Formats: sequence, C-alpha cells, structure tokens
Amino acid sequence: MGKRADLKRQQIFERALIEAAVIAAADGLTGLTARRIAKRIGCSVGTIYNVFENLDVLILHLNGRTLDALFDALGGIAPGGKPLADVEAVVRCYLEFTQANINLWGVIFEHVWPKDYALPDWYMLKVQRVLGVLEGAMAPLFPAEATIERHRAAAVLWSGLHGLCSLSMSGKLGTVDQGDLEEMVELLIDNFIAGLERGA
Amino acid sequence: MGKRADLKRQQIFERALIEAAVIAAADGLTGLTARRIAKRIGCSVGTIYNVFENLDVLILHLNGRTLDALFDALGGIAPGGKPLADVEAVVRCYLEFTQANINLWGVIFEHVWPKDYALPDWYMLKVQRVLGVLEGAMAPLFPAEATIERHRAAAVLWSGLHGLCSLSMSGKLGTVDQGDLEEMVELLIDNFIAGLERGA
DNA sequence: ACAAGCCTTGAACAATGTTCAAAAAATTAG
DNA sequence: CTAATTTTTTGAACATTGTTCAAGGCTTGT
Repeated sequence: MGKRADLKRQQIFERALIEAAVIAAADGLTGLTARRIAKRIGCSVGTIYNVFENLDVLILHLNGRTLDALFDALGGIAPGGKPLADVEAVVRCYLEFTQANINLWGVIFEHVWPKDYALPDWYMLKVQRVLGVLEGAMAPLFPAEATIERHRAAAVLWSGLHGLCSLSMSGKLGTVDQGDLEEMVELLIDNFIAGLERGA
Repeated sequence: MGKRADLKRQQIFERALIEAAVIAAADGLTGLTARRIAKRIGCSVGTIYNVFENLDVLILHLNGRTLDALFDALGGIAPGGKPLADVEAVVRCYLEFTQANINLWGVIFEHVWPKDYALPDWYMLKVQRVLGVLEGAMAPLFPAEATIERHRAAAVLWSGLHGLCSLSMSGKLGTVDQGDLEEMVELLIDNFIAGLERGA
C-alpha cells in the first residue's frame, strides 16, 4: 500500500536534508531549526516530524550525508602501498574537505546525540567506512591477521585528527591558522607512523 | 562605593558556579539552565544575569573551574625526567580525572562558545596552564631553545587525548569500554613519543 | 461515487535565554 | 535620624525553540 505515499515521503526526506545542508553551510548548527527547514521546502513543521522522529535524527542524517561526501572525496586518492605517503594523502584530503565545508563539518563536531540512545547502526557504518580508508592506508604496517590492532591504530589517528581540527576550529588551542594546523597534523602523523614502523 | 555590593556580587558568582557544577555533575549540559541555577541559590533569573553577561560565560567559568581542578590533580605527580614515563603519568591522571568527573568534563566537550567572539584571555591561560604540564613532561625530547616545537608537540598530544576521549565518550568510535580507551591512549602516546625520540 | 485510511496543517504547549520596568534594599546627604 | 539617591533584585514579559495532535483535506481502493 501507499507506493505513492512512500514516494512523497522520500521526497520530503530528501528535500529536508538538502535544505538542512544549505542552512547549515550558511549558519551552522545554530541556524538549523525545524521551522526554518519547513519554510524552505514549503511545508509545515508537522510534516518534518512526520518523516523524522525528531530534529536530532534529522541532523544525524545530515551528518551521515557529510560523512558520505567525505568518503566520496576520499575515493579519489590512489594508495601506493607506502603507509606514510598514503596516510598523508588521506589526511590531506580530510583537511581539504573539512576546510571546504567548514560549517557542515562543524555540525558533526557540535551536535550532541542524546546520551540515552545509542547511535544507530546505519550511522556507525558510515563512520566505519571512512575509518576503513585510513585503515587501508595503514595496513602495510600490520601483519594481515592483526585486525584489531590495525583497526585500533586507525581509530587513534582518526581521533587525533578529530581532536586537532575540533580544538583548532573552536579556538581552544589559541589562534592557529591554516598553516599551523597543517604542521600539527603532520607532526601527529609523522611521529605516530614512525612509532608504528619502529614497533613492526 | 559598594564594597558591600561587590562582596555580594562575588558571593553570587561563587554560589552560581558551585550550583552549576552540582547540576552539571548530575545532568550534564542539558540540565544547566539559568532558572535552575537561580532556584538552587535562592534568587531570581535576573540576578544571574546581573553577574554573568549570559549563560555562555557562566558555563565558560564553570569549565575554567574544571580545568583548574584538573590542573590541581596534575600537581600531584612528580616528574622523573623520563619523557615517556612522565607523559604516561600525566595522561593517566587526565584519564582518572575525566572518568571521575565525566559529566563536568562532558560540558567542556559539548559546550560551544559563540563563534563570533574569541575565548577570553583568562580562559586561554587556564588551558595553557594544563598544556604546560604536558609540555614539561615532554621537555627532555627537545633542545631548550625549541620552544615552539615543544609547545606544538604538547598541543598535538593534548588534542589527540581530547579527540579520543570525546569520540569514545560520545560513542562515535563504536562501543569502547574503559580498557579499550586506555589501550588506545597508550597506543597514541607510545608511538607519538617514540616518533619524537627518533627525530631527536 | 463513496468510504476508509493516510497526510498535512498550524495552532497550542512547555521550556529556553534574555530583557527591563518597577519594587526593594542599601547607601549617602542633610 | 530622615530624606534623597543610587544600586540591586525581582519576576512578568518576549521571542524562539522542539514537539504534539485534533481537525480537515487528499489519496486510494472498490
């Protein structure tokens, strides 16, 4: 039943996320309100809530799309088998993406998912997917069977990136310009990878 | 004029921050509202706004106190001159503190300072102060005159810690228990320090 | 054409940060 | 000590938020 209905539903889902992205890109998480999205797609607030359980899941879907976009951007790089170079390429891509989409990426940093609920699987998969790219670049550093170690190392590097970008973006490391950030990221990567190579 | 007045003002400042800490420790940033603080200290909302420009600066002061408390906890460790061991001691202390004050530390993660304004100097000083402890532990890795490099390395490690804790606390790395987090932090430290030692 | 069910609407509710005229309290002047 | 003045506190009021839900409209199946 309701093939037509499901279609409209999906269209609203789609447009809501598109307009949410437009608003977020312009004004960040602060400007992202249900009424504003509704006005932009030309419907009432209630309709939004008919498609999304609440604003948090709408924003989570928006963040999912942002992760997808990063993953796509990451797809453009060709791994060469040298861990340091490959990780650096991945990270350069990450930095370029976040700089080019500062406000959208800021939503990923700033939005806090209600602590009482676990993040849904579909979202975690998107996270794991981009984590997988980093993991792939680091793979030569580990024996093939050391999957947990490899996975952990990728998560650590990812978290380090996240911390550097989030703290520098929010000004909590003092004033760091683009060049400073790049140097810090390089410091993190170079030394972390060097440490891993030593261990291998 | 107003010696008495200034005293009361300071008392309200103090009590507001104390009660804010109680509320935050119990319910996190979500429960931290102006009316709730006012009710707890037995005054009206307006009085809060007479002492604090707005809720954001109140929360920033709360976070400042949390940083002070971490700095105090960090004071209990005795540096031995071995970078790896000293950094590990600092980080162990950091982890213990954040675990023991999960919600308060969560406020530091979750609160976003309005992008239009720079963080005030008094707050940055508190940040730099705890960063300084980490920097001190890493000092033997650098020649005495390489202050920028040392400072940068400390900021990188600090950011890495921040990223690991923030992402693990918010469930964005999947389900990581206390043990997982400790292993990841150790992986970060060991390899980053090893990398730095190689460079020296 | 009609009935049954689904969708959309937008007014309504509770809660938020924030303001500000008026009341209260404290301080100063006479 | 009283009166005037200054300061502080109050809490009702405003704008906005997320969220709900009865009422009405639209779509669909027969």
